[in-house]
Amino acid sequence: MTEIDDVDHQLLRMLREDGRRTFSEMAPEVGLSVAAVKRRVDRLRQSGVITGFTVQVDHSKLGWSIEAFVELTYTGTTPVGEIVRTAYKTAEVQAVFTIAGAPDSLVHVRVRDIGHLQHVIDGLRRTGNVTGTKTLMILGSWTRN
Amino acid sequence: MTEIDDVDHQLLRMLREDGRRTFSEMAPEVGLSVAAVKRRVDRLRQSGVITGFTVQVDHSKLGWSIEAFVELTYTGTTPVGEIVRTAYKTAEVQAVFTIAGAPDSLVHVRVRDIGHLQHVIDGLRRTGNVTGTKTLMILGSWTRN
DNA sequence: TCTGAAAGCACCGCCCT
DNA sequence: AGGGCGGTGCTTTCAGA
Repeated sequence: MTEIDDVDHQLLRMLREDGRRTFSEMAPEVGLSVAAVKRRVDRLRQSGVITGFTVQVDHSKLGWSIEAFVELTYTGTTPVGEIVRTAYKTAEVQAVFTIAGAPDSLVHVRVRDIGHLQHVIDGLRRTGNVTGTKTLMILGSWTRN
Repeated sequence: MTEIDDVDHQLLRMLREDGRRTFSEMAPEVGLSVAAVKRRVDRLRQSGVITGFTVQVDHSKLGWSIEAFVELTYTGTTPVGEIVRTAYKTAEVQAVFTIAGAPDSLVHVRVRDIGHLQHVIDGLRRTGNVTGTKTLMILGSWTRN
């Protein structure tokens, strides 16, 4: 576990709000020089606390307006790696969570319409040794910054 | 729904991999000038396809090593806004999904240890008119870039 | 570890095609 | 819509405290 001080937390919070915020903009806010801020952010990347930067996309604006979680249960012999591998080959799968207990995994999917969802679920059913699925249709979502 | 061409998709893919990639770095890859790339990204922000940029953090490196989904069910009279509001006031809540059917919502939480998880779940139980919870402990996860 | 300065680059607005 | 230029600001490195 990496030790982080208050200034680092401030920097992380600012970068969570806007990952393209400049060092020269953040420097006066944390009361350090631009070079010091850069050194800290570089260090956070080096130590693996910051794993990267990314863009946030509104997929509904691109026509992918339906989201769902699919709970999957497998036969007892199915290895975890297999579960993830079969799921992420599917382009519509956004994330895969392996779970302790029942269900065995939770798959976040994003699709264009209901027919498309049906197709993706059918695909998930066919892969691995799926013994059951339950689909949770997402009506709305909120994510912390 | 916004119309997007292949170059825009390329730009989005590159920015998903690294949200701080520069226009001058992307321009030769898509075969356009720097100015043209900037105009396209500006247009994607303007049209709402790009909602922002953010940093990706490895929370386990900071000691928040346990993740779980909590399925919540409410009394029939609980409005959706109430569900989300009570959940996101809790700092440990990363995301809230409102669901069609049962359960009524799915809450993604991140905590330091099991005792902490217990505390957060107790808090969720107390808020609103929760009639039941089910906790899915996350063993591993994979997210598409 | 921080600051400050200098050199290199990217960004951004403007004009032109 | 894309290309190119010039001014401005940011980034990056290095010396010094």
